Amino acid sequence: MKRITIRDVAKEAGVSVTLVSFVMNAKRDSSGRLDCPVNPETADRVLEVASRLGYKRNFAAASLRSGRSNTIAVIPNDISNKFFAGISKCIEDKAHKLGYTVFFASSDEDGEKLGNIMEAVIAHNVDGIIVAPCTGGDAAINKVVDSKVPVVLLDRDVEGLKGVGKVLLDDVAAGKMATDLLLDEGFKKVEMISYTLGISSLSEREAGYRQAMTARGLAEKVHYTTYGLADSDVERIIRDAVARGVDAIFLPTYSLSALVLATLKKLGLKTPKDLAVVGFDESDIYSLYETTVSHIVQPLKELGEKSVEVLIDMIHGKAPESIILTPTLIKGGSTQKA
Amino acid sequence: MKRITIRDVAKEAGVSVTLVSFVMNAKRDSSGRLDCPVNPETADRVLEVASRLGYKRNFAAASLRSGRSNTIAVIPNDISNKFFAGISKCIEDKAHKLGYTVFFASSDEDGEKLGNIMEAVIAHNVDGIIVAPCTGGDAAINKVVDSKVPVVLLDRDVEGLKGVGKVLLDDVAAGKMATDLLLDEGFKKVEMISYTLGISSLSEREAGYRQAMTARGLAEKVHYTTYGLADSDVERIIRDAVARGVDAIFLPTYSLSALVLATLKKLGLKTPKDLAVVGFDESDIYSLYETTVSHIVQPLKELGEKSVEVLIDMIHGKAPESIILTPTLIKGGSTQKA
DNA sequence: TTGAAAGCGTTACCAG
DNA sequence: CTGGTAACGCTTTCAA
Repeated sequence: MKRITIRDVAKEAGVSVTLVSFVMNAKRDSSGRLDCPVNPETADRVLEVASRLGYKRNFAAASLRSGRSNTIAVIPNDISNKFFAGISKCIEDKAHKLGYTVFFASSDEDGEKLGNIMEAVIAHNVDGIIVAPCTGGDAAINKVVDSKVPVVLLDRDVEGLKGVGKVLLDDVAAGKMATDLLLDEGFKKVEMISYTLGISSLSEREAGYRQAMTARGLAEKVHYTTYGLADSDVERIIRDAVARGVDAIFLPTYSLSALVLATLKKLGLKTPKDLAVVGFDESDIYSLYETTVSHIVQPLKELGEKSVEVLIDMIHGKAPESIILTPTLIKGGSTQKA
Repeated sequence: MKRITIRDVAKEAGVSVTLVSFVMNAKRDSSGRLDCPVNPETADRVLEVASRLGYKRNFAAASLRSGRSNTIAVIPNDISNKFFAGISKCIEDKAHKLGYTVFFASSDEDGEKLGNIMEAVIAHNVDGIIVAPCTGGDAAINKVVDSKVPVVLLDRDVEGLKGVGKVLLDDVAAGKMATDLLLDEGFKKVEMISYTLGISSLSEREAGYRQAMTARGLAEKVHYTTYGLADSDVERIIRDAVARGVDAIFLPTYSLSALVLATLKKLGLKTPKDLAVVGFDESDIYSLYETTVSHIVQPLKELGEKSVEVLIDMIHGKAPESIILTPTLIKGGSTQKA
């Protein structure tokens, strides 16, 4: 069961390997014609022989020779994360449509691991990388950018990084939107819980919250907890907040939202009566919770597709683009003033 | 910024390319010694030069020459699916630990697309494939198996497929467990909703349900709906079931569980009072729903890790193994008889 | 429109 | 232990 090579096809079709290579790489133009400097009849014969013999291109060989691979790498922090799971699919679909294969690998919010992965994917000759940066990963990203491999930052920005594409959410607007919803409903003591992760998306959502509060002359208060260790912190924060008569709380990530809802339930507290809540990202829990929960939705499909578009444009030599997309607010019962 | 090759390293270190290749491929044994037929001092020098020059192996070249790629492909139906998102991470971690890179691509429950993806990953010289088969994908899988690429079936079995590894859940036990819980609690009219997907996991969960029912001489009833179009069906089914005095219902997938819980909420029905429920897979919603929800949990970590182990053993020439893992039952309020 | 031939960077083989 | 050299299968000049 030897593998069929371009040479086998050439021999069988009675043409040179060059011709076969041309034909196999030719894209069909709009009229369905093969667009390559080959006699159409010859081309048809080659195509027929190739499919009869079951020829499959060997990407390793093509990649070695051409330096390209038609493969892009996507490096989220955590594939199992809800936001990235959704976006990955959009990225994959779009990339396939454009003739690219996608590689996934997660950094687990670990800068060093991100570095290793970056090296690995570059060794695999990927044509470009879509990455959600994590704290401590700047050096790794810089190295890649320096080595001229196109990079698109997704979801999280890195200050002062030149030459990279960016596809981000307008996180300040998201924070403002969420906070304004609460304030418009008449809640006054609005606080926020965030992670100490040091990533742009979180700090900008916080900035949005602060802007909205100060715009109405209200006092801001943000609680911080550590990613992965938030459980006990959050319970303490919620207890304390309710005791201090806090009206409402804004959660800038899905995991915090889920955690807070669970904590409220555990403590026997009701939203919005005891504490109004605005959550982040989409999830079944927002519609299934006792009262439905207001939340900010990111345009996953656009985020995914745009990041692929920007990256592939860069691969084709275009200048890196920066795209900021707008979030949507879904109103639920958790912000309804009695 | 030319790329450093093995040849550059060889020249700089004053040795042959062969030596460099040996050193770069040598694994460190337990005592940290490089295990290869090279003088340790020479090896150290090569290592030093390689890192000083910033040498990175070119995988395309290695793969072309050796036929191996140290890469495996994972093909779930849907990366964004909760079950697979979780399992993907485990697979990735384990594979990395064993020195393999992982490729993801989803089949979207579409046999034809599965075929295309299979071809694509094979063209990329992957050493093996972990796949969750979907209806209509048997032909594609068979072709791969015939071409001697190791394949492990994950989560779903395909009857009569020889020469593949398998890592599955004991789905019959899962169905039985769920049903027995309901019956033990005293529910009698227990029904089930399933998809018309024709995949083994669902039909076995159904078999488990039927066995548990017949074992106690009770009448079985299974409703079917179509994947992706279940919303209206489910509402009708639930309305009808409650009208007929059905006690309890078993949902064999997460998506059905979420849908039924949403429907109950929408119809103003309470679990377990109006209808007891056992769901499937893990999710925040089970703990956040008004009453917590009983559900079957799959051992994600083991499923992921075992599938990698079995696959890599096959890559190393071992015979395909079949592993069946046992689910766990988490009891919640949704099955508590008043 | 066609073909010959030169590599891409590695690993495998064989000889010393 | 070490080194030369031939592939691997493809793309890409360049020339016909």
